[in-house]
Amino acid sequence: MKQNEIINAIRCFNRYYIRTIGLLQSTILNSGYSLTEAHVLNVVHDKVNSTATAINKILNIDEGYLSRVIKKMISKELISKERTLEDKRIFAINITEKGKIAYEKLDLLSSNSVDANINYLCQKEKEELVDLMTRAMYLMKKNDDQCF
Amino acid sequence: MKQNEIINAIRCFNRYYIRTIGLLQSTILNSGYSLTEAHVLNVVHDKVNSTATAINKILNIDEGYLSRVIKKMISKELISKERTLEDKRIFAINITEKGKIAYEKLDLLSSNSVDANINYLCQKEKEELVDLMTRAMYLMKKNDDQCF
DNA sequence: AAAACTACTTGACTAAGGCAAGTAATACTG
DNA sequence: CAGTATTACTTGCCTTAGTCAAGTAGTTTT
Repeated sequence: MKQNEIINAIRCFNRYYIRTIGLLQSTILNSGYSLTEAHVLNVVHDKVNSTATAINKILNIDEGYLSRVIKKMISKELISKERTLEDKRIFAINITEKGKIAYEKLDLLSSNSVDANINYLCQKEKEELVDLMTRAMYLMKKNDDQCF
Repeated sequence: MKQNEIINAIRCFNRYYIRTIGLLQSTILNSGYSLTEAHVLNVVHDKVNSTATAINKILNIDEGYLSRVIKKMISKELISKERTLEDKRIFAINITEKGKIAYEKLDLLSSNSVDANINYLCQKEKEELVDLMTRAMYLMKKNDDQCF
């Protein structure tokens, strides 16, 4: 298989995926949260004492914008921010109780959405799809930085 | 495998993919085009005499917004629009010569980006990744509407 | 001929995102 | 240990993306 064939196949997947997963919209599942906010909430939910820099390593967005997103999410009381004692440049970011509720709500919406959209597949196909994605992700994760 | 395990695995892939592919930014590869514009250009490039409705079936965006994107792209002379004779509500949309050049430029940027980001994989792994994606896409495409 | 539907447009917004400059704390270096 | 560089985050200023609802104009349907 030639390099350009490989690249084209990957790009074909990218295009398809972006379109079907609804990434050309900026709000997610009519939840009232933007795609970016949902991802920040996810990251903060998964890790205690996260930081803006750590979040950005995962999300790869403009740091100025992230700063504002964080500020907005604090004003919505979804997350909290506290200066660390060890290094006063750094703020530890954590999810609040209200944030956890929002997370659960989004989590449910998202699960239902995926659920509805794979119900045309039989059990065996669903499991195959999961295997394909898991393996693809594994390959992509071999790279430290970004993929694609 | 339980349904919730399946859903979680798929959502895990979704999150990872969105973040690594850089979909939390709104411009694509510093090209001067938005992600949406690039997709419209792609669709129009691939099909002669497309229509706004047909484009929207593929991209799933707000139709008012699409109308404006089309208008903007016409003003940039990337595409053209002409009322059809058979049905005067419908406009046939086509790519212009200038649009083809823009397409090629984006195409190259995108290919280079993918190229750079899979170079840590060996040939065998690259081919495996392509196979995984192709098969996953096939499964997803069994659904007529959207997936996920 | 009226009602319903399809294809597309417009107005009026809100908010997303980008770029560059700026502050403050910490780490490095001669 | 003073001076410089770097890290972590913030702010200002702006452009564009994207949403929602109402509106126009053709085309079917009944």
